[in-house]
Amino acid sequence: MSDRNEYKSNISQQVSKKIGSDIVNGVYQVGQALPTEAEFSTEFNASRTSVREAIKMLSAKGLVSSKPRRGIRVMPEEAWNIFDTDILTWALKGKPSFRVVTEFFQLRVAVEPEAAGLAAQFGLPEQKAAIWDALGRMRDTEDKSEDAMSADLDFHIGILYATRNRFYIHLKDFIRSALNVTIQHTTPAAASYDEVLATHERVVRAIEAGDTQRARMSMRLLIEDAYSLMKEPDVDIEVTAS
Amino acid sequence: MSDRNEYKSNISQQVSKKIGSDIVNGVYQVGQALPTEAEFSTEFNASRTSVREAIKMLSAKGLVSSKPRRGIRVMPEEAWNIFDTDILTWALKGKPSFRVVTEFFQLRVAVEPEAAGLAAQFGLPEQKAAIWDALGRMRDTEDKSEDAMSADLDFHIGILYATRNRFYIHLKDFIRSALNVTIQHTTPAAASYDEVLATHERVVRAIEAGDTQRARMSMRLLIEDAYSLMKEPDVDIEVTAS
DNA sequence: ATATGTATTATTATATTACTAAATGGAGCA
DNA sequence: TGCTCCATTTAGTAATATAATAATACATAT
Repeated sequence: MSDRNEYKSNISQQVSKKIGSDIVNGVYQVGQALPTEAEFSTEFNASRTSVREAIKMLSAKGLVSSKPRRGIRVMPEEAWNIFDTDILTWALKGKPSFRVVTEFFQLRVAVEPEAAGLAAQFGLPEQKAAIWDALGRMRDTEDKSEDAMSADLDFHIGILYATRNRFYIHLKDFIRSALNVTIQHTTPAAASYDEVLATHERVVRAIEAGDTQRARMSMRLLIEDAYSLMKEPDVDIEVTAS
Repeated sequence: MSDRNEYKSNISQQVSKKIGSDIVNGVYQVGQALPTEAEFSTEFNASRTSVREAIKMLSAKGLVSSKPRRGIRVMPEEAWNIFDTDILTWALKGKPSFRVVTEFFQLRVAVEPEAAGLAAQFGLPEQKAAIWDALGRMRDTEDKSEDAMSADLDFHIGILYATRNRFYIHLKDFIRSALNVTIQHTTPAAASYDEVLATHERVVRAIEAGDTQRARMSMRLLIEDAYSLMKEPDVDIEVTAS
């Protein structure tokens, strides 16, 4: 402490982010007592108050609980607010297991087809246009490029917005993480990009036409296709965090 | 301050809960500047530090952001971590609009049928038994009673657990809120309870049999039935919070 | 004159320190 | 076994200093 030459803004957020990602990425075991407030304080050379604020933020996300004499403990995973924007982001730092990828797909296959159906029913013209636009940008970019990835994301998120249902819209962070995770597990050039584009186009066409049923079906196919391209868990070495 | 005769544990959590529910229930408008730290401090007669911790918790949930000179502001709804356990609970205090009820159903109809399908595929015997048990308790209770409600909830949550997918499991808070909200909008005795029980039984049977397809279908019917019993938005007076 | 850029200032959150109180787990003892 | 006491660690308060920001006033240039 007392190294006050430069101002570091939002110390509590920085600390929260650091500890939070460590927890999410398994650096600390569930149930384990973390370092005490005082220890964190010296580790990050921040005041204890800042550390406390950081811990409060993590407890608001269900990651930790703290009690006198018991210390700060990692909560069981079930208590984590797993759809929290930050938690989903932090989780991207680690390499996901095949199990996690499967879990993502299992939820996507529930949510996204229905989202496409709702988009077909309730989507506003400009929202549908945004989906078309994203598809256009997918066409204009190289497969597996940064831009293609971003356009793909916009495509899926655009559909969520077109549902005009706030729960679906909020799942955009989930979808973002799902796509990121997927990328890391797809064998390069597993499918022809043209095929992928065609599949996506079928979805937009159905939405455009207001055909709920077809929108659902084509989206379901899209996702099942993507899942089938996943790397099998060849060995899938579970990198256990030391 | 200085009223230290009795100890109130977890002040920051209490304050956070109070301000949080006010925000969620529309007492403070989005974008509006809340009272300052100092003002909250006197309002709740807590120290400014405690208030700060409370605010940090709310900002961790995406409800507020705070900056020097700008004060504490309510974030746009889109930023709220709407699947957060606390936010969902706090939201139950207010009377939901028909729109919200619809939004709940639109997501339920995506998630729960797929969940039933996964439960049929992957559910462990004891997990399936728990679902049966919940159904049994539904049978033993009066329609619309407290216990029936609780058994119904256990039924749906039991299915989530049987998916053995952590994302689905975490949606239990969402489902809990959805069911609560639904109750408030169903006309009493709209359908025969026997019919409801039969619909539920069809779902468990399919899960028990490991019949993915039938599990999905029967759950979809269950939810669509429930939705059809909703009160039409007769007038649906939007009670604007004063 | 109007627009644009630059200080000044007041306000409000941010951060630190030091101290007190309460809760808890465990050790020691009857 | 159950009770008491103790040490530890979080919970809470208070006082103070610092940094970020919005608004205002002022100056400059076009």
